[in-house]
Amino acid sequence: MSHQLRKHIEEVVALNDEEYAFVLSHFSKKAYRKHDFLIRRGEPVKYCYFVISGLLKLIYDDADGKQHIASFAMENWWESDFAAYFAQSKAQLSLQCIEDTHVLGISLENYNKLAADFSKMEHFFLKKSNAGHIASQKRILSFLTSSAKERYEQLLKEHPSLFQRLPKTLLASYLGVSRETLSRLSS
Amino acid sequence: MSHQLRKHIEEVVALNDEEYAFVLSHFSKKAYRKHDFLIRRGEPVKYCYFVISGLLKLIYDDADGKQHIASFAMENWWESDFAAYFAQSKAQLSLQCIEDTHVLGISLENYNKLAADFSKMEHFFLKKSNAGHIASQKRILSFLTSSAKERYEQLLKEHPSLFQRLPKTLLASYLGVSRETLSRLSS
DNA sequence: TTTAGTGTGTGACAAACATCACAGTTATGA
DNA sequence: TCATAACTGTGATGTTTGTCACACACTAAA
Repeated sequence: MSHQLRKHIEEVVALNDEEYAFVLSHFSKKAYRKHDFLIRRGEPVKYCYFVISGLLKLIYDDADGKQHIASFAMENWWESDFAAYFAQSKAQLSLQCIEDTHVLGISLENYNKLAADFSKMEHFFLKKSNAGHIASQKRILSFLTSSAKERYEQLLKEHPSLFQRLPKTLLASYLGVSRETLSRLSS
Repeated sequence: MSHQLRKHIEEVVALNDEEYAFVLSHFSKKAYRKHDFLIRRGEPVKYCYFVISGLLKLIYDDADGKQHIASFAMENWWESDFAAYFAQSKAQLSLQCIEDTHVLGISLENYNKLAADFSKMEHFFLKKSNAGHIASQKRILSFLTSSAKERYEQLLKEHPSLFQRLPKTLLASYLGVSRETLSRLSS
């Protein structure tokens, strides 16, 4: 259950029972149902979330009312509207459940405390942040260098499970093409 | 001169003279001329660079021989092929001078040492990494939500200096459109 | 069962963008 | 200074993708 966070952290730094209990005390556990919002555009962003189970979408609603998928978050992913979280400003993005979801949330105050009081965790956060940065750059490169069709095939190859778990509309929105175009790509 | 790094770090954490000298001892100073490569595709990535002066482009060469700009790096920016740097693998990207450039380079070994031995710097690196991650996500959103014209206007608004400093071919490549399309957008 | 909502494929057309070709200009180095 | 390369704009044309429209499941709730 919450072993999961421990296991996840221990991929980077080892923890004993006491240390893990200390870490865990900075998080609060929450459960949400399909369609619930964890973060809503325009509201303050209180938490950064570690996903224990379920599936989330991080979305941006544009001026025309269209919805764009900034990213998905599944088991063992960290997600938030990071810009608003770190700046303690209002959310520009929304975070919503695609499936029933369990998460551990950490407030910015606790994030900063934990990093300051326990250098192993500061180290862990740095590793995670660097990895996230690298993943984002990879996605940017895919927009620069690949056609919609190539991005589709790459996603199919790297995350085939998403194609069963998600409606095509959301995949299209993640890839940056219309639903109709995606449908034509798969044939 | 190398005050610049100190000033840059002190935007996040305060340093005394001794601490700064310690930090600086982990870097090596280098000068490059226009067209020189700091990182070449296929070769190991020894350093992460802090740009003191000049201008760099981080580029990806695709299979068709076309060049795509992953990012630019100007004064006070940190740049590398981070994926290859942290994994100590071969570069997939190249880093090349657009203008004569002075940098401070830090090896991964020194980066890790510095972070481990001096928690102020681990804190600094975490802040920088988070900021970089946020900037990347913003760029991803611009690809998802904006047309070429809108991306062009946004870049013009946020970094007008680049339009004097750079040939349009490179700007087009950064925005993900052809040179010709960019030219037609500006009219 | 009916009804409304959601998800999916496909045709017809329009808009955005890439590509190829060419010309004119400005840098740059021998 | 001259020769060459790099940079920029613009027309003609074709490809890719978006938009609108419609049809047909499939699901969930009354």
